[in-house]
Amino acid sequence: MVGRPTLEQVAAHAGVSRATVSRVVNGSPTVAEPIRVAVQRAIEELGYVPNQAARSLVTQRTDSFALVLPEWTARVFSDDQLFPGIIRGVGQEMEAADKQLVLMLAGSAASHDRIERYALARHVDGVLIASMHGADPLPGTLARMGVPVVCGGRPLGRVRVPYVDVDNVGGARQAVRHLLDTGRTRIATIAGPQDMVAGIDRLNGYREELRDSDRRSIVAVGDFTRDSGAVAMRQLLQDDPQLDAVFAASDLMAHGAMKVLKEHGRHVPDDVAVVGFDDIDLAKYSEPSLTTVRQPIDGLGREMARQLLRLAISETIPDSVVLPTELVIRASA
Amino acid sequence: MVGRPTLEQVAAHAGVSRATVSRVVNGSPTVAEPIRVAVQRAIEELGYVPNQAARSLVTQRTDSFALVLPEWTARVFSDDQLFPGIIRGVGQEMEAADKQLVLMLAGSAASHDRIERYALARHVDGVLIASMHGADPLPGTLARMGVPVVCGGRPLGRVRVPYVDVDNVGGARQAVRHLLDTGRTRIATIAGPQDMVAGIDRLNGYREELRDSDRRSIVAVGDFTRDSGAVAMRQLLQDDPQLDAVFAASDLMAHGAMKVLKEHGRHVPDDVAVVGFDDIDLAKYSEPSLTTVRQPIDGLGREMARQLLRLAISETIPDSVVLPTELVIRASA
DNA sequence: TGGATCTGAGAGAGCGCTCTCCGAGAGAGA
DNA sequence: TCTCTCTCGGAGAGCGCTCTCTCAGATCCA
Repeated sequence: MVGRPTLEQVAAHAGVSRATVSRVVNGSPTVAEPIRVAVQRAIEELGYVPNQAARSLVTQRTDSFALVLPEWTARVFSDDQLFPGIIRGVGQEMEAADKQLVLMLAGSAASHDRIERYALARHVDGVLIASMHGADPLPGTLARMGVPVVCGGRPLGRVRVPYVDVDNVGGARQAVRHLLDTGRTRIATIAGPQDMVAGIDRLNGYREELRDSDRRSIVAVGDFTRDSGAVAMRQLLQDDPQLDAVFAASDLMAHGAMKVLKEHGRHVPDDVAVVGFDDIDLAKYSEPSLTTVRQPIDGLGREMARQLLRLAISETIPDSVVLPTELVIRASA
Repeated sequence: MVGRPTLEQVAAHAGVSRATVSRVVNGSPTVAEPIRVAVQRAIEELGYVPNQAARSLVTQRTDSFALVLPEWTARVFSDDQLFPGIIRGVGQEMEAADKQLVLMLAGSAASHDRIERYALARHVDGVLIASMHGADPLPGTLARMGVPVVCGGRPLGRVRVPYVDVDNVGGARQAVRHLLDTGRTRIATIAGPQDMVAGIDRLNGYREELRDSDRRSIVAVGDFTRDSGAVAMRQLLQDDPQLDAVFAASDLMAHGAMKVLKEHGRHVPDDVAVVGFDDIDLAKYSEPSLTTVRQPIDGLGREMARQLLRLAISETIPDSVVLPTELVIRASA
């Protein structure tokens, strides 16, 4: 269809002025009932839908928000359900507020620039940035240009951008504490990538809890993927064949680790206890089922969206919101 | 920042007219080099970014496309990697074409209407619809209104909307053929939901191949999830305790089924061979590793995007594109 | 009954951009 | 030197909408 009807045409059809149609469309209360009905009918008959571009040109709003996922190679599309969970949480909240969600995948080199231009072109009313690597300059840049920004995961570096995060340190401490409480003495960890805050904080939690009880830390670093968990586990077994527990910073790494432990003839949990982090579906289905730290991943997305929506209407929001994590005890530890 | 610079201001700053700045921004060749450079500098100095709303108001294009995922409860956010794969494929292609991807989650009741309005408001230049349930009216409606639409997965019903799909029938036939070739005689299937084309076609493939070799079909229906696979497997064991092979229409269902088989003391593959469909990461990591039908899920997304981009510039595209599937033989069959 | 008050609809000015003319000036041919 | 063509920048008209003004007519009180 070429000629979609305009306000003008609806007005002509209903025998009123453009302004009146606009009032009806935007639900202004100062329109007399009979006229409102007539306009409504004209809109229906012509199948009129307001042109968003024209509208946002004058209102300076677009009613849509971007969600930036700055990596997509390693994690976004593995089966750890992290990003899908965030997308779902954000999506729910946006839908409830009748806003649109624009997903932006920042994988390639040029994409930072692309995203910046996109936001500055007033394509969206605000930006959510999830799970950054290192001290990403993007949130700071956007915030400085006056674009409402909320981060998922505490941003590294000294940018002051509001963020929502889960309690990674606390979750890791709970996991290690559980291992200590159940009599484990040589507790290793498979840490996440050390350029991501989730990786850093979970390792910190592990270290803090061990230090508090005077144990030695045994560390290998992975990148949250199953394969990296397997590699790290092999290394740990070499470093300390006597280890009797492993805290993995992701369920996927725990899964990879358990496979390696099995290959090396170690029984889980009798010989080696394993605790993961995330509580993805797989945790229930792995053999043995996985004790893990549950993080409210949908909740993270929802909270990010809620904060951003408030920020976009110039409300004051807290610098940070930290959501609690919870240890789920199953068979592996 | 409140006052973002406009074309007008850049023009004033560079000492030229609005039209000239517009020419430079849009790369028109009829601008003399020195003027181009001067304008470029002014743009840089002022940090000018063209306002998208104003631009699309006149060009009638937005350079963004919507990807509609019409379900999000069961599949979108389980760990079957299907939707992430599509998102990634579409995203890559869109990024290469310098277009934006708008993700729309159609879960709630009102969302069909919302999506329709969104597309008709010319918010996007075209719409991709992935994995519909039943005979969804959405693609037909949009297409009728002149919105370029491409479906992922053959649409049910008699709408004539171009689509891209994988060869579900062929894949299922390959799987069953492999089971027959390896001497299995009582081959059951755990079918997918029968209101989705992937569920229907995979069951059809199974039936066709069995019929061609005069075997009886043994069917239970799941919904592609792990839990439903487990339930279906229990039912199949009750229906026919002698079965020696199972073709599951998704890897997740195969995973659930294998767990149940183990619980019932059946060894995979010695007692019962299992073949899945999808080839998700988990297939390599399950115990035993899963023989499955690989579908080019990224390729599906990419192809959908490619077709839509062509359609949006009024090129003629084929009614359908079907991508090949391939049997990957591992330990479970 | 006259004027003050209120209600509700129309007129019109943009929002920031693109794009079609148009015309000024330069270069070229006679 | 004069005109004809050609190049390149400017003027200006919208794109479809919102929103402030403004004013006509209804309502009300003295």
